Amino acid sequence: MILHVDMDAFFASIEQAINPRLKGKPLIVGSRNSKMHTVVCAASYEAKRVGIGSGMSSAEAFKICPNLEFVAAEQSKYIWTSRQIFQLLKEFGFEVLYASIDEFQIDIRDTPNPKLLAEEIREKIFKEFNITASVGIAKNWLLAKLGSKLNKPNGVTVLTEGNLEGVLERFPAAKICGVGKSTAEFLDGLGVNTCLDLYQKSARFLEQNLGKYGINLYVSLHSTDSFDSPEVPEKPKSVGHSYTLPRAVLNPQFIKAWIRTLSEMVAQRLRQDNWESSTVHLWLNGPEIGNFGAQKAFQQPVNDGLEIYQRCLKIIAKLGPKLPLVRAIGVTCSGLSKSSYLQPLFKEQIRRGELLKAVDRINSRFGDNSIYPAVITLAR
DNA sequence: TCTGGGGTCCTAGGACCC
DNA sequence: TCTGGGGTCCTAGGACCC
Repeated sequence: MILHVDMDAFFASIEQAINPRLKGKPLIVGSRNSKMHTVVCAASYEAKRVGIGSGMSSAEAFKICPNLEFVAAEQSKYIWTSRQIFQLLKEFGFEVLYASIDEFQIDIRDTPNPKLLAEEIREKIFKEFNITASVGIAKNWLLAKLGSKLNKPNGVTVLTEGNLEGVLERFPAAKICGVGKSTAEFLDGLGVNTCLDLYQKSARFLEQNLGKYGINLYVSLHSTDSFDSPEVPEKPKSVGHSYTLPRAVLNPQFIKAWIRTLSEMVAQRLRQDNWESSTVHLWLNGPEIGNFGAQKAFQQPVNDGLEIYQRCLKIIAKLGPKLPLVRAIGVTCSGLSKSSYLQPLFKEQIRRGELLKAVDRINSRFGDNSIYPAVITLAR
């Protein structure tokens, strides 16, 4: 059996636990600090009750509920809490998997009373952090995760051989993790509407209609292996940052300054964990070009913001000599490897490496952006 | 005033090598 | 002169998740 823990309105609940004034009030956590120009990252249950949900634009949320409380997301708080919860769960003595910032999976074997265990876990989390969690229990991680969503907030769902089909029948297939909008529409056309319909389809049917994804889906739905779950990635595949401007902009100096800024942010994170990257992806969005994304692989892996920026400029050259109107910009690095400890050959490279180390030290001691390349001040 | 930002996995076509 | 087949890497883009 797998026990899946899913925190209720995680970010919003943490903010309410920290600040009692926010308790019992409709609250949204925005992904950035401009009340009207962001989207809902998390909504408290008081806000959810009036129809506000994650992904909604904050402007829309305020239209529904003008006296909404607003807090800008502060990732470090949530990461810290998440780690504490992970430690707490390990104390129960089972193998625990970190599934995402607000989800955990526990291999509870053949624990005689899983429901009781679920209550103990929820109680302990509440006692320690003053926030609630919902739990799903089933024979595999996908069904357990589904279960955790069926009785939210602050609930437990146990899916057994006895009640499984009866429960699956009551929910649309899109409830299942991995079945998004387009897959759900496609399945609808095949007469597969409920979770039960999907559950009862053969591996062959799913493969024929959904390809490789169909096989994975079948295996995940029916498996009884302990953790047949997405393995915890031991290393990231990519590191990126993006930024949406308040409005579309034509000024090339400004756009380039933002590309440089994002390149520096990515590079700093790469250096922090000793990665370097061989492939740079640049993404631009604008009214004329829609989404333009291009990537390029290079021989030499790097983690210097200036170098990443210069590689971005090579990619941008594909768009011709003039830059288009730009609304959003993204820089992502992939093809990650541990940076080598070989001493560079040229004096210039050694000096550059020393410079970056010094910059990183200053920023970690005095705070991010204590020191940065002057050119990025043009991005304002 | 009007939709963020961080990711993963998969597919399919082209280039290139043996 | 015409023709197979296997494999890898790169690139663009779609779908999905939190």
